[in-house]
Amino acid sequence: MRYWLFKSEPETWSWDDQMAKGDAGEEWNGVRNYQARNFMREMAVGDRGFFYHSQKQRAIVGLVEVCAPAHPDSTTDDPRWECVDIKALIPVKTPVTLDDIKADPRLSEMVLVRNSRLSVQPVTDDEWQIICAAAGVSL
DNA sequence: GCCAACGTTGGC
DNA sequence: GCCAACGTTGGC
Repeated sequence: MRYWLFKSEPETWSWDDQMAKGDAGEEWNGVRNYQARNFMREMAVGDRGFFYHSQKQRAIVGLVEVCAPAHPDSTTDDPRWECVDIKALIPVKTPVTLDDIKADPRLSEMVLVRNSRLSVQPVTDDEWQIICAAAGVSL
């Protein structure tokens, strides 16, 4: 199983919105970036990810699971853009903020730190474990 | 609200 | 195929 991070502006699509969708999940649509799309193509059903709120909050707030593999993005007719579906698993006990992540030298190589603009990104096994511990969650 | 970083577009 | 111009994202 691989791990990922999904970034969203809560004003547009928040963790609460995601949880309201339940097990049905929802398309992670609207991505118009080749790198991010390519990562989604690599995803498999059952892969897990962090749900990150950008902008004001800047924190990981929940855990999600990929529930459908990459398919055409329903919000565009442009065949270049694909997306996966994800569903909320559990909220974190303690949000892990960008400041927290930057303060931990073990997380200094995270894409979130290195390339803050990439909205879908891979997370290593080690990074996953460290952040889950900090967030007070385990699966 | 500003601006740095980055990606995309289009003229040459 | 290069690169200047432009648009967008997201941290600060």
